[in-house]
Amino acid sequence: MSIIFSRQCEYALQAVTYLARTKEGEKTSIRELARILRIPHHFLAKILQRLTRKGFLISAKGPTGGFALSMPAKDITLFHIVDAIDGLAFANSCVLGFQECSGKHPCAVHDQWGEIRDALYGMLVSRNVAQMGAAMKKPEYEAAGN
Amino acid sequence: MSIIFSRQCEYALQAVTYLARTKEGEKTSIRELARILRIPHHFLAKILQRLTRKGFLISAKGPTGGFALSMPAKDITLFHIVDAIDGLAFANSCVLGFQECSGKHPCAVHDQWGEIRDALYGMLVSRNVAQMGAAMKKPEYEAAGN
DNA sequence: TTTATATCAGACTCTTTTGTCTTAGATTAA
DNA sequence: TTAATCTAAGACAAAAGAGTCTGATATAAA
Repeated sequence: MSIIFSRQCEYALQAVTYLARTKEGEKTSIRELARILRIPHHFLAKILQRLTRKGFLISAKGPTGGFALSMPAKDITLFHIVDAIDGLAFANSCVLGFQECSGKHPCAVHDQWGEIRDALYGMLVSRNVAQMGAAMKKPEYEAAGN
Repeated sequence: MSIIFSRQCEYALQAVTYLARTKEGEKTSIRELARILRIPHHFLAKILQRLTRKGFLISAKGPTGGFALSMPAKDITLFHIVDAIDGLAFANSCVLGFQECSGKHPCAVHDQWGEIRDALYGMLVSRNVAQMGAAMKKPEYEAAGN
C-alpha cells in the first residue's frame, strides 16, 4: 500500500536513486534495473520514458543502450521526481477531505497538518538524488539488494 | 485526489464530525448526512455500517431511525476512525517504498520521515471528534455548508 | 394492519492504477 | 548485411477503489 506517493512515483525514486550510483557516462538497461529493484519490466519502462521526456534522464537504443541521469545527481531533488510523476496535489488539499477547508475556513487540524506538510515539502526539496544513492551504498544494502 | 487517507476514510471523518454536532440521543439519517456532506448515499451507508460494527456508532431502523455516536464525542479520536477504516499501514512503511528500509537499513529520508510520521500520529491521537465538530460550527462553515 | 421510512446486504458498474503483451524501430557488433 | 539487444509505444488485462442499484428486513406511526 502506498502512503503518500503512488507506486509509480516510488519506483521512479528508486530507479533514479540507483542510477545516481552508477559511474559517469555509464548506461543501465531497463532489464537490469527491473531485476535489481524488483519492478515489473514494462511498467518501469514507461516510468523511465516519462522521466526522460521530462528531461531528467537520457536514453540510448540498441545494445549497450539504456538510461542514465541527464545531469549531476546532486542537482535532482526528490521534489523534482515527485512533481514529475505525481504532481503537487498533496501540498494544497485538506488532509481530511473537507472541500471548504482553507485559511479562512480551517478544519480542526488545518494548522497542524500545515506544519506536517511543510516538513514533508522541506524533506523533498532538501534531499537530492546523490544523497539518496550514497545512503543506499551502505554495506548492509549491498547484501540486501540484488 | 486523496493524500494520505482513502476517500472512504475522509468521508468517515466528515460524517463522524457532523454527528458530534448533534444533540445527545438524536439520530441522523443517511439521507440527511449524504445530502449535507455531499457524499453518495449508498457509499456512505457502507461506511457508517462499518463504523457501527466497529462500535463507534449505533444505528436504528425504521422511521425516526438513523445513526448516532455510541459514546461521548470527546472519547473518539481521529486515530480511532483512521484505524477502523484505513488501518495503520502509514505508520510502518518506508515513504519511498524501499522494502529493505528499516532502522537497521535506513533510506536517505528515513529519519526525517520518521519525525513527520510521528507528528502525523500525534495529530490523530490528540484530536477528538468533539473538537472537530466545534471547529466546524464556526459561522463561516454554516454559510459554506448546507 | 397497513404504509412510509429507515437500515442492511450483496451484486453490479465505472474509473483509476498497476501490470502484461506484442510489435515496431533504432543501434551496435559480428 | 544480419543478428542480437535495446528503447519506444500502444493495446490489453487484472486489481483495487469508488460509486450505483435493487431487494430484503425492521420499525414507528397513522
